[in-house]
Amino acid sequence: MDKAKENSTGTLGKALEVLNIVASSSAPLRFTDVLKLSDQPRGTLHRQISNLMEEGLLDINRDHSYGLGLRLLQLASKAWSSNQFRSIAEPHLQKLHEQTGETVHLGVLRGIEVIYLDKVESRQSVRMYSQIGNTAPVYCTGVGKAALSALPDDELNARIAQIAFQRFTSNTLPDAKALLAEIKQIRTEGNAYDREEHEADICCVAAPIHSHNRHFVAGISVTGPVYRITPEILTSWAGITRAAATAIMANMATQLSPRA
Amino acid sequence: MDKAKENSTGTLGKALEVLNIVASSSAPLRFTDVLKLSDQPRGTLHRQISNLMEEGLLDINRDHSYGLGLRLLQLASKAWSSNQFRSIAEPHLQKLHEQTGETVHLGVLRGIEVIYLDKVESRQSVRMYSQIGNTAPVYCTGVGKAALSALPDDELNARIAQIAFQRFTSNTLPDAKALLAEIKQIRTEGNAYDREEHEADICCVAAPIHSHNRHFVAGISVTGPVYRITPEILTSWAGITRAAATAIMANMATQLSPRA
DNA sequence: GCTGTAAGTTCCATTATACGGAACACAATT
DNA sequence: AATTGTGTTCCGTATAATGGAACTTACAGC
Repeated sequence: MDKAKENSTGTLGKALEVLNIVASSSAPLRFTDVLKLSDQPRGTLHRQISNLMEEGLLDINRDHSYGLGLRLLQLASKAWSSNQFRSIAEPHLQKLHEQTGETVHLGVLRGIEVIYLDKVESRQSVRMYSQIGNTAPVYCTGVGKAALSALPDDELNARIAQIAFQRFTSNTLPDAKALLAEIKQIRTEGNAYDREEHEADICCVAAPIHSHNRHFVAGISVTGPVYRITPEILTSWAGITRAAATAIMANMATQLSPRA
Repeated sequence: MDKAKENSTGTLGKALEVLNIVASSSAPLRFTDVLKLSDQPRGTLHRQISNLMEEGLLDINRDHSYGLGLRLLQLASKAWSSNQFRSIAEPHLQKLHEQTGETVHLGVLRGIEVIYLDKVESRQSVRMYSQIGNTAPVYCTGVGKAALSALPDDELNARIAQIAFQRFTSNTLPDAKALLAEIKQIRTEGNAYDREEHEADICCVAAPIHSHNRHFVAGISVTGPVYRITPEILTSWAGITRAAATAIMANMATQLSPRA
């Protein structure tokens, strides 16, 4: 009764399942590889893949391995540029970056993952696609923990129950108990921290953002390398990070509420 | 018999149709707006939208308008970073940028549109998502015309027949005849140009890229403002742009051909 | 070369799934 | 309170997805 939840939205869900299989794999997959990873009969899978290719969501390489299609880029480009929340937050990210000189991230919570929606950094030498659209586990990122802290308790517990904790560094929170304790602290302090919990040498301060009813939760963070950002500096940014988050929420209220 | 082509891949196609409607519209659409734009009954559309939302491909805003979902960013992020062609081309784009000091674009042809896959520019102040994943008409961009020129004649004619020519500037090619004439020239010269045909004050040199069998065609371009790039400078870059394209094709042959 | 095995593709009767009309809620507007 | 417009649910029907099996390639070993 626990794991019987077949969360596939009919045909569409099946199709996305295939996309996910291709997306998740690091090594290129050929037809039979996908077949083994999916639990579908050959004929069925073949048709699904055909459809996905015809729609441009999947591409086939010369070596018969599959890759995600360019149509996704096209759609994502529009998804990003027309995203209301992102455009509201943008100037505040910019300001926060000017105040700190470090990289600023905007991420939203989806399930038990954080999707990075935007990023501002001084030297934009790193490719943006390598960050924007990227996902990271909730429990070991500042943005993730900040977002979690804004959830109502029942939602919070439901989400945490789904997490499979995994150690990335020696500082990674090991289990639900540790995470819950930290959430509690975040709620009283107003800020979340990531102290080398996901990547070594990287730390950040974050603050939660949420909609009226808390169905939508997100977070904003200032990130940098530990050699440059001492714990004191990090905590000194707590206030302005919270302020930025608050400002964003204020703008959301005025710009989204009554009508378009 | 011409327009009777129902190009909807079953259920998936219908779902993407809805996504497209939302993506194409500049103004936010509410349920009824989408209903009017699609030719589906209310109940059906409602279920489709529900499914799309459940899968994270569509989001609903507070004002009941729809927007593309964040799941698309997640998928596109992976599509981009794992794209073989892009990663092969990347160092060559970089080099071409260093040689010219101007913005370098990589775009692939999909149908009668160009999808921009990558971009290198000195000051990356402009947001990358605003370009990467963006689409532009084939007939008024350097990359587009270059890519077209690499197609076999029958394919070329088929594609051109689908184009609805539209004037963006006074230099925009007005019709198929003008386009075909220029394709001919591109084939002999080896380079395509965009001389303020899409946007005023913007010009570029481009060169075609294609796979062995020309099923896959793309283009590379160097772009800049006319006040800085004189026609002489532009033509002086023709050679190195072609060279970059050639180098990319050579790498494709060695890195993609025999096996993974 | 030929044979055998695996990979990839097509076909078609069955059945599950998407369809869509109509009835039902819920706002706003008068 | 009545009315119009907008969004949601239901359920018998018809369509479209299913998946087993047969059919091609491609590629190995002999």
